[in-house]
Parts: sequence; structure tokens; C-alpha cells
Amino acid sequence: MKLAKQYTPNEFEPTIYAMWEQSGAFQPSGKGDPYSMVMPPPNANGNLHIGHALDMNLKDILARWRRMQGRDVAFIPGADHAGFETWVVYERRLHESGSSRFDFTREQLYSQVWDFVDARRGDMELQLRALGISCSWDDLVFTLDEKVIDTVYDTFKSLWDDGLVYRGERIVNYCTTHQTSFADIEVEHKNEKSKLWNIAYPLLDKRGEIVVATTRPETMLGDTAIAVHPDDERYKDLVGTRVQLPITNREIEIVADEHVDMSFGTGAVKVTPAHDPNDFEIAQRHQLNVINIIDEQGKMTNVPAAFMGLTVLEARKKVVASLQASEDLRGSEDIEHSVGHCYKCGTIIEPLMKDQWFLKLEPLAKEAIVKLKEHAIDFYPSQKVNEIIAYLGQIRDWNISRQIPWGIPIPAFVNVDDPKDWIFDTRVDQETIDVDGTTYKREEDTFDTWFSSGQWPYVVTDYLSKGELSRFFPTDVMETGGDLLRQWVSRMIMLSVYRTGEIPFKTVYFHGMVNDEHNQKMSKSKGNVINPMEMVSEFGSDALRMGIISGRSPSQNQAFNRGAVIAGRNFCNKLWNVSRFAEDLIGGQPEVTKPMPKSLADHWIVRQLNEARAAIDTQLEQFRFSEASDTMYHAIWDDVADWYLEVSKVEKNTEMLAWVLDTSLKLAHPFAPFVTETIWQSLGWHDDATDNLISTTWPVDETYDEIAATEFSRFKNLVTEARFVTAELPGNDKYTLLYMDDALIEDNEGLLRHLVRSVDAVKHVDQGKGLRLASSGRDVWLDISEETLYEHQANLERRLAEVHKSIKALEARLENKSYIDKAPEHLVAESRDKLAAEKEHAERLEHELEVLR
RNA sequence: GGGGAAUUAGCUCAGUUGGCUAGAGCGCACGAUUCACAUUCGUGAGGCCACAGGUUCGAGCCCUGUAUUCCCCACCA
Repeated sequence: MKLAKQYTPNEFEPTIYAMWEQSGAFQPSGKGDPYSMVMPPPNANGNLHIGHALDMNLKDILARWRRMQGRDVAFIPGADHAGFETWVVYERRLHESGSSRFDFTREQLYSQVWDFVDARRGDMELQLRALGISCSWDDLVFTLDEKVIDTVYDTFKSLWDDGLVYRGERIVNYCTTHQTSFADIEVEHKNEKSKLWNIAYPLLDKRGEIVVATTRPETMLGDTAIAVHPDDERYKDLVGTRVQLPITNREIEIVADEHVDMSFGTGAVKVTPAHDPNDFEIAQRHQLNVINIIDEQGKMTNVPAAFMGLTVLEARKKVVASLQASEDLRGSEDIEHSVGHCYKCGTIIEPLMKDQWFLKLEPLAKEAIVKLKEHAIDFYPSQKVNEIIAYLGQIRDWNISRQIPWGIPIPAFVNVDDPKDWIFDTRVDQETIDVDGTTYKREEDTFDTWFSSGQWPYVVTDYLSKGELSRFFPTDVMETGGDLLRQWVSRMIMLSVYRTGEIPFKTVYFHGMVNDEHNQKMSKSKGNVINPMEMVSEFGSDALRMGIISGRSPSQNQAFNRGAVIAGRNFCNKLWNVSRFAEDLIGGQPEVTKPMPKSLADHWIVRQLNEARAAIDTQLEQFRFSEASDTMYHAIWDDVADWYLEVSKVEKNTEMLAWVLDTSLKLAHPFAPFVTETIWQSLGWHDDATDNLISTTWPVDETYDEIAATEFSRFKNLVTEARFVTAELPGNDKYTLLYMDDALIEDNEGLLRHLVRSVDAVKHVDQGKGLRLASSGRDVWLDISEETLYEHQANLERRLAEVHKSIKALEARLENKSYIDKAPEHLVAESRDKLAAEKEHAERLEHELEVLR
């Protein structure tokens, strides 16, 4: 088939992908050592962003490379119901259509969101296909699939039985806009400027007052104590006495608690147990009352009539005004402190008392830490292991309840007559159940999404049920974003060790964030979001894939580099044209066999491709994607296209050329799967219809003659010098190259003329003249007139100065006794050789200049 | 308050255990070109590797400090 002049990716990509999928190449082969990766499931209802493109691409490179190496590869795709994320989107639609979550039952909402997600799921999957992701679609797992829910319930039951799950009234992080609670790590803390108000509470049992400092005066309506440090001399006498709370006039006690920082504010703290986690703990230690004064809408409740129903901020103003009026305010100061926000809508997180399900993570974390300290998991970059150990070492209980209908219902029921009597039961589709004559009402909350995705590796591989894919657990590589270290990676490790006794993956690789071209974080509000699909349609999938990994190192947030994507596109076109040209030269249908190198260039290209393959292997084993891609790029562009193909124009070896092209396509395939497969298919060299590039084998070491390869390197150096020197000469004349007895030149006359455009003749002489090619170390001259040589004198002098400088440096090094004694022998020898060569070079240059003078 | 990362060419970034002339892509300059590719070819310019000390025969890399930037964590009322 005749190929067009330019590669047009969009024309080929969809058919190539369909072909792969139909061929079954994405499914584990069942042959070879298992190699597995699970996909961090993208949101089922969302679009892929540029970060996904990076993430998926890195995994796909590994999958394709390992598959070609003969491994039994499982790259298992997933789709995430993304409980809260999806719910936010859906609830916005509800509001837009004038309804609200309160108009429907949980079942109704669940099925509505199900349909909503189901209608959009295909988009995400199409985008993964557009990126060429070679995952095993037959094994796709949705986080709401039955097997996921079953496992989640089993795990929950097991944790419950082990006493690691408890339900209790605790302070939770509550978003009053979304009306759900969050885990601690989901809260986004930001430093904000605020005021620290000093409020005087009159003493009841003694004369005087006690002044407390607070950033939240409105919560004083719910104060149930004042706390001071037990060692604080200022307040020692007051501990145990009572004060009167301004505005509400309730009486509260002064307690002593270690938590109080004597040096902060006045050293006295108001205690509002229902709306501050620390105060809650103080309250527990001192058996204080708890008064809820803020409801789930963020409005004041259980407060004097004047404050009822106000928002927190309104109440704050009013309380301050009221205190001012009653002269209980003792001034204020500006302060900057950290305030929790909803990561989705920015609403200030309200700490509220709620009955929720919590997981005691400490015992799980301890076991996980043991595994991590044994280095059971390799981390890239390695310092991340310390970060995760540090996090696990101070882990707190995990609130897994979410007050949203979209998610896996928590399988628990409460005795209608006894709020303390909870039982585990999976009949979550029934509002009430009867157990031994007692009626139980179901829990309406759902699990935090991360509770289910935290079990991903053993769920998708069916490890607990010893399913067909269980040979893939533990998985080989978990490649994900650095921001998920706590949220996902740590939980997968804890839950996996808890349920299976094993680590979930052998290696973790963290990629960094993709920022915009000016290294600014991408965000919808800034309008600087780069859509990967637009890149695919503009430059092609391969171009995006090559561009996005270029110059990227693990865990480093880096700018998106459009230039690198363009370079990727150009590379694909280069490869395309290499193939067009090679096909033309070859003519018929070659049999691609082991390479049988004949010419110097043949031996040399075998060596270059051997070396490239070995380097790519090492680099990918160490997850140095960018370097591996670079190695491949230069092997093909520089060695194959610029040298070997140019040589082929003069002396062609059809079998060799076929092997070179074949090998190039293989080496490039993990990085640029579409263009390589397109070429492979259109060449049709491999008769077997099932023989696709994706399923073919990775190149192996081939034999060549080292001496011949090195001879070609020398020849190459001569060409380079000739080009360089003639480029420096004035004008654009053609020159004759003169040489004395030199077989390398004699045998490759034609090649020399072809490769050095400015040389149109090569002549054997007995006596050289003109300008000597001094650095080649051969007896070679450019036959130029004395006049031209004279004009060139300045260049020669400059070069001579450079060489002298280099000689001086080498001599100084070799005169240093410590260097001779301590540096490795081969380096010293190298320096000596180098010095000798430079001296010879200098001599030749001097000789040239002598003639001119 | 604690921790981490970064600082290398005009831009975006590589640089594995220290090894001698620090690389890539894009951009720039000069030149080439009917005959695979202008998404091309050839050649080149451009770097006190943030700064100051130290260790070493030798430092972009290791150590100490400084500056700047970014990120994460934190129950700072």
C-alpha cells in the first residue's frame, strides 16, 4: 500500500484501536509471568483531564512494553461512581430544574443518578480509547458492581466484628451547602485573616471577670465551660468557680485542662463542645454539657430568640455588637489562622455533632507500617515512603459516613426502640427489617467513596474469592497522582494488609500535576484548562502521549509543554516517512529475519539499536519514562533516519533495512502505539492476520561485528568534521577531498560524497595539500585555494587556541599526583589518551598555520 | 508551627551510584534542498548549574548556611 506524504493520525487511530480490541490483545494472554496494574478508576460521569492523560499513558507504556516482553499482562480498567463528586454535579442539576434532594426517596435519587451516570459512562471510556489505552475492557469493574459492594460489606462486617468500626456522636466536618460530612483529610485548610476578640465573662462566685480570646464569638451561645491550663498561676484560684455567660446568662464552670496554651490570647478558652473538636474533647474529659447551636443548614438554633435562624456570620456580628453594648468586649486583634473549607464549593466547614460511623485505623496503620518498614513496597520517588509512614503513624479515626444518596448504603440497622442497638444487615433495600420480633430501621447514610476504592486491588483481581484474575494480586505497579498518597494509597495498603495479609502492590509510582504552560495550576475559574481530547484531535494521540511525558520526573508538578507535543507529532511524521522511504527502497515483500549485517553501517546500526533497546529496558525498569522515550526518539531520528537511511541511498541492504524498520517500530510502539501499528499494518510484511505489532515480541540482542561498527563511527566522525569545516569556509563552493592511502575512505568514496554535500569529488593523492581535517586523525585534506585557506586562518587559530586550552587542562590534571593516585585507573588512562590525541591535533593545526605564515 | 520539593540555555525541563568538553525539545542565527519527510536536512550561537562556605584528586550532584518559589500537613481558641 502506498502511504500518503504526511501522517494523519485522526484517519487511522479509531480503526487501529478497534482492531486491537477485537484481536483480544488487551486481555491477559495467560502465558508468561503475570504483570498487573489496576487503573485508578476515573469518574464514570466525567471527562478525562490532562492529568488522566499522563496517568493512563504512563501505565499504558508499561503495559505495552511488558506485553511485548512476553509477560501475561493485566491492565484492569475501572470506573468510579465517585460518590460525592458525582452527587455535587447531580444535585446542581436538581436545583436547576427547581427540585431538591428532599423531594425524593433515597431509592429514587439513587436510580436517577444511576441513569445519569450510565448515560455518561461511555464518554470516559471513549476518551481512554482515544488515548490508546490498552486496558482489558472485558475485566472492567465499576465501583458499584455487585462484587465490589459484596466485598465492601464483607470488609465492613469484618471490621465491625473486630471492634474496629463504631458508631458515635462526634464532631464531624460538615459542609452546610452540600449537607454532608467529610473525612478530616478531605477538608481544605486555608489561612485567613480574622479577628481575635477578647470577651469578659463576669465571675459569679468572686468579684471580677475572666477574659477569653476567641475567633468565633457567636459560639459563646453554646459555651458550657471555660478552660484554663492547670499550671496557670493567673487562674489557679478560679478553677472550679462559675461565671455568667453574657447574653444567655447561663452559668458555666471554669475547668482546668492541659490542652490550653497559656501563652495564647489570655490563656483562658471558652469551651463550645458541639462546634469545636478540641472543645468536644475537653467536654468529654470534664463531663460537660453539649449544646448544639448550629444546625445542618449553618443556622443558629437553641439560642435566644434574637439570634435564632441567623447564619453563623450574621450571628457573629450580632454577638459582637451585643457584647459591645453590654461593655463585655475587651478589644480585639487581627490574626491569621487556618480555616477549613469544603474542597468542592469553598463553604467554611462547620464542625458539628453528628452520629456517624467511624473506623479505628490505628491497628490497621500499625500493620501497614510494619510492611512499609520492611520495604515491601518500592516507592518512586523513594522519599514518599517516609511521608506515608509519618502519616500512618499519627492517623486518626476515619469518618466513613456520607449523607448523600449516591453511594454504597451502609449496611446497618438500628432498633427503633433502642438507639444504641445497631445490627449489621445487608438488606439495605428495605427501610425496616424484623429480627426476632424486633423492628430495625436502616441507616440512611452511604459509605465514603474511598472506603470502596480503598479496596480496589483485591476487589478487581477477585483475590478473596480466588477468581481467575487472582494470580494478578498483589499487583505490580500502582501508578497514581501524588495527591492521592493519603486519600487512596495509604488506605489501599491498610485495607489490603487487613483483609489479605498482603501488600496490594509491589511498586508505587507517583506522577506530579500537569500545570498550564506557564506553570500555573489549571483551574476552570482561571480558564487555563487544557483538554486532552483537543490535543488528540489537533496533533494526534501519539503526539500528546510523547509530549506529555517529555521531561517529566516523578511527583514533580510541571508545566504542560506544547512544544513537546509538537515534537511528538513531528516524530510520528518522521517515522511515517522513514517507513514510506524504506518501503520504496525495499520494493517487494521482505522476509524479516535475524539481521545479517554486511556493510560497516549495517554492523553499526545493529549495535545502535541493541544499545537503544537495552537502555530503554533499564530506563523503564526504573520508571524513567521521559529518558526512555528520549532514547527511542534519538535512536530512530538520529541513527536510523539521519544516518542509516542516508547510507541506504548509496548502498542498500534490503534485508537489513527491513529489520531496522521492524525493530524501530517495535521500540517506538510503547510510546507511539498508533502510528507504529498503522505502519505495521499497512506494510503488511507479516502475513499472519493475527500478527499485530501490539502482540509481537520486543527486540532482543543481535550479533554484529564490533570492529566494523567502530569503523563506521570513525567514518561518521570524518563526515561530521568535513561538514563542519566546509560550513565555516566562505561561500558555498564544492570541494574535492584528498586522501592518502586510507581504505576506509577509498571504500566509501561515494558515501562520503553523498553525506557531505559540499564535497563533490574524492581523490587519492600521494601528497596532501589545502586544508587538513585535523581532528579526524586521518590523512585527509580539503583541496582549497591558498586564498580561501588564508581567509580561513582566523578559524584555525581559534581552534588551535581551544585545543591548547584543553591540553593545558589535561596536563594540569595529570601533573596532580593525588589525581594519579586516587582516581580510577581507567580515567587516568583516558586522560592520557586524550592528551595525546589533543597534542596530535594541535600539531596538525600548527602545521597548517605554518604553511600560511 | 512542622515536613517536603524546586532553583541548570530565551522558554519548558532532563542530568541514575560525584568523573573530567552539562544535554533535549521548542525558540534563535547562518546555510541547504526536484528525487522519504519544510511536521525536512546541515552547521552554529547561547549556561559563574540561585548565592556563600565546606568535603574531595575531582562537585550540577554530597554536607552546612542563605535567598527565592511552590506544595503538603497541623485541634494557631
